[in-house]
Order: sequence, then C-alpha cells, then structure tokens
Amino acid sequence: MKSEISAAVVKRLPRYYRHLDELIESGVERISSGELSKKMNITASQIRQDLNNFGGFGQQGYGYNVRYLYDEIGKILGVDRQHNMIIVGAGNLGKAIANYGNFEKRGFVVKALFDANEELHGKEIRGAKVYGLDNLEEYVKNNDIEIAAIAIPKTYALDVARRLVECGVKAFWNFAHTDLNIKEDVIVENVHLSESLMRLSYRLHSMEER
Amino acid sequence: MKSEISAAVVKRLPRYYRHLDELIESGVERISSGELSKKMNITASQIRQDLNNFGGFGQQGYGYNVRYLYDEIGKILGVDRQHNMIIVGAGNLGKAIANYGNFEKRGFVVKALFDANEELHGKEIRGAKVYGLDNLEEYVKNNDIEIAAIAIPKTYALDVARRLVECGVKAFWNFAHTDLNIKEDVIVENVHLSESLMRLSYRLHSMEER
DNA sequence: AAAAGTTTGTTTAAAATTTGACAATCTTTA
DNA sequence: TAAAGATTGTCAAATTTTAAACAAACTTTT
Repeated sequence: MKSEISAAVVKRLPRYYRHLDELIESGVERISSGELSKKMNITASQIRQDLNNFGGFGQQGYGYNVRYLYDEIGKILGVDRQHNMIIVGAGNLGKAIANYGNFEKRGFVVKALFDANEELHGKEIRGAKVYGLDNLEEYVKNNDIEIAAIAIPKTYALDVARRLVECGVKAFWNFAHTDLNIKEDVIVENVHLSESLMRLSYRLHSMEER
Repeated sequence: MKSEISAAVVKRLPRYYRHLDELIESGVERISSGELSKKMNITASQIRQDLNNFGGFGQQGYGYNVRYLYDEIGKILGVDRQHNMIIVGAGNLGKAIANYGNFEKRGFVVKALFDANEELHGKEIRGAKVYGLDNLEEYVKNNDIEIAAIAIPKTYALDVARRLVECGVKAFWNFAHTDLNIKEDVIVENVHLSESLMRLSYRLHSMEER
C-alpha cells in the first residue's frame, strides 16, 4: 500500500507538516483545503488528493482538524518515533548538523560523530562524542543506529557507506557530492548543496534573459 | 526561450555537470548517451531530450565530447561567471557554508557575513568579515551582491529578506524553515534540511512495512 | 570508397501528475 | 428540524513528464 505513494506526494508531506505546525502555533483549530491552498500556494484539489492517499482525514462541511491532521502526518512521516543517528565527518558541516537542536524535537537523535582527524577525538558536541573511524563498526552495532549522515569528502563517502551498510545502517543522509549507489534496499536522501546553488544560478540568469 | 525549460530538467542539469566533471577527471574524452545513462541511472532518451532543450551538443555515431558538454552546461548554469554572495546568520550553518571552499570554484564568492550577535562582529571566516545587521543595506548596495544565503531563525528570515530585496538582491538561498514569499521576480532556492530528514524517515518506515 | 555499425535529434506513444468538476455529506442557520 | 451553505472525497479531463522508436547522419571497418 504505502509503497505505492508517489515521490511527488512524499516530497510535499513535510511541507504540509510545517504549515500545520505554524497553524497550531497561531491557535487555528480547523482549516479547509481552500484556506490551506492559499497559505501554501498550491491548489486545493492537490491538497485533498495528497491527503487521501493516506485516508480520509477531513469532514465535509467542516474541513480538517489541524491538530489531528498534524499528528496523522507526523505518524506517516515517522516523526512520532525516535531515530538514532550518527554523523560521519565532524568538519564544519558535520558540526553544524550536530549543533542544530531542532532535529531532536522530531525524534532524530545524534548519538555520536566520527572523524579521521585525531585532534577532534573525545570532544563533545551537544552531548555527542567524536570518535575515530576505527570505532565505527563497533559503535553502530552496539547503539541501534538507523541513520548515518555523511559529511565527508566524496572520495571516502562510498567506502564508509558500504562499511555502515554491513553493520545494518539502512538509511543515509548524504551531503557528499557523489551518488551513493549501494543496494536497492538502502535509502539515500541527498542534500547536494552545490547543486542547489547551481539551480539558483540558472534561474538567476534565465530571469535576466527574458 | 529559456524560460520554457521545465523545472524537472533544471533540477537534473547540475547532476549532469557533476558526472561530466568526474568523467573529465577520469580522462574520458567522449561519451554516448547510452554510456552516460548507465553511469547516472537514468534513461538515454531522457539525457538526449534534456540536452536538446539547449541545443545539439552531440554528433551522430560519435556521442558527446565530454569537455565541450561540460563547458556548455556550465554556461547554461551560469557557473562561468562570478556571483557575489553574502550570508545572513553566522551561526553553525552560516559558518559551515562560509568555510566550504568548493563554492568559490564555481564562481560563488562569499563577500561577508551578517549576524545579530555582537561578539562575532569583526571576525573573519575564509577572508569574509562578519558585520552587524545594521550594516546590511549599505554593504549590499556598495558591493554588488546578487545572492543572499539566509541562515537565521525563521522568525527573522522574511524581514531580512524584504530588506535585502529593497537593496537589489534578486536571489535567496534559503535555509530558514519558512517560505520566503516576497515578489514574483525574486528567486528563492530552498534548502529545508528538516524536510529532507523527514522524507528520509518516511522512506525508512515505508520500507519496513513491506 | 563502400558497407556496416553507432548514435544523435526528434517524433510519437505511454505513464504520471495536476487540475477541474460534482455528488455525497456534514455543519450551520433559521 | 428543515433548509441553506460549505467542503470533502473521488472521478474524469488536461497537462506534464518520461520512455520508446526510428530516420538521418556521422564514424569505423574492410
């Protein structure tokens, strides 16, 4: 069932979640697809169809209960559970991710960092220790790690990822500038910052040329 | 003309660019859409159609000249020119972006950072000084700034962005967890890390349930 | 230099996504 | 409690995106 949900829909889900969060903070208790469509700049039809992939969360003549919908989407996204995470690479980016506390609110807990640089070993970032890469396998096996953020140069990324797959890591949050083609059942969510910046650049120039 | 290129195509362009870069590094001089399709895990048909949006870069019976194609896509993306950039927010993320040298290779030059925290004022990160937010308008007007990276809490993001639009900034690289709805002709490229992580989480759970 | 083999650019078909429309059903009003 | 109004869930149409197919044109081989 769930596996039939299209990537296009999945991509929009977190955005619904964020907007519903804002509505809760504003004290809004109910909302119609029409109102939400104005706030989010998408069509009401799309909202209704997206949500219906997972079940009928609304009610005719009333709309959607904001809190209920928020919780349901949270469950769908899996942010109602805890996910243990490690960060490979304690450079600027790795540190930035580790320091960002908001992920923890959504259940993503950074348990440890790993780095080749010996000077960093033993240091702590928001309660998470930095270890050497030798300790990788042992730590992952003993600490129920589901997710690994990859924040190291592309040259090492695939090697490390393969090692992690061997000890049971099923999902990668990949910041390295390379595709992590491993196995079919390993999940890779890419955050390619330089690609994002190039898209920005493209749009900047295509604007000028009109 | 250019404005008719679909978002789906633009999204793939930087990936082509990266793979061509890898090919150059490996000393490969020519490549067919068929070979590239294997390397990139997309269909050859899509590659040919994508590239043809911008002109005929290949030759029948030969394929594509890697270096030439790389340079042409570079021009299309606008990475053959320099883009001056500022970073608003010199926290962990702002610093990480500023410290990452690879953007500069593609013509994106971080000229300065801005932060509310007075302790940071005057410090330098890779040659870029940190200023107070009072100096924002003056600096942007005098230094030909095209792009602003927004790495501050969502509460302040829209205010700062509006101020920057007033002084001529046309493009935002937005890391704040909010939509920057400003004007039609202002470009916003979002990097919503928490949304990315939630998509990862969704896929992790939808896997388990199969 | 002719024949065989490649591979592009482009056309056409298929698949996926988005939008529009409306009956069914709930809420609110009188 | 009945009528009016609102809004969902869903079906059908339109649009967009992807994939397949193939003639045209180049390269390589003989």
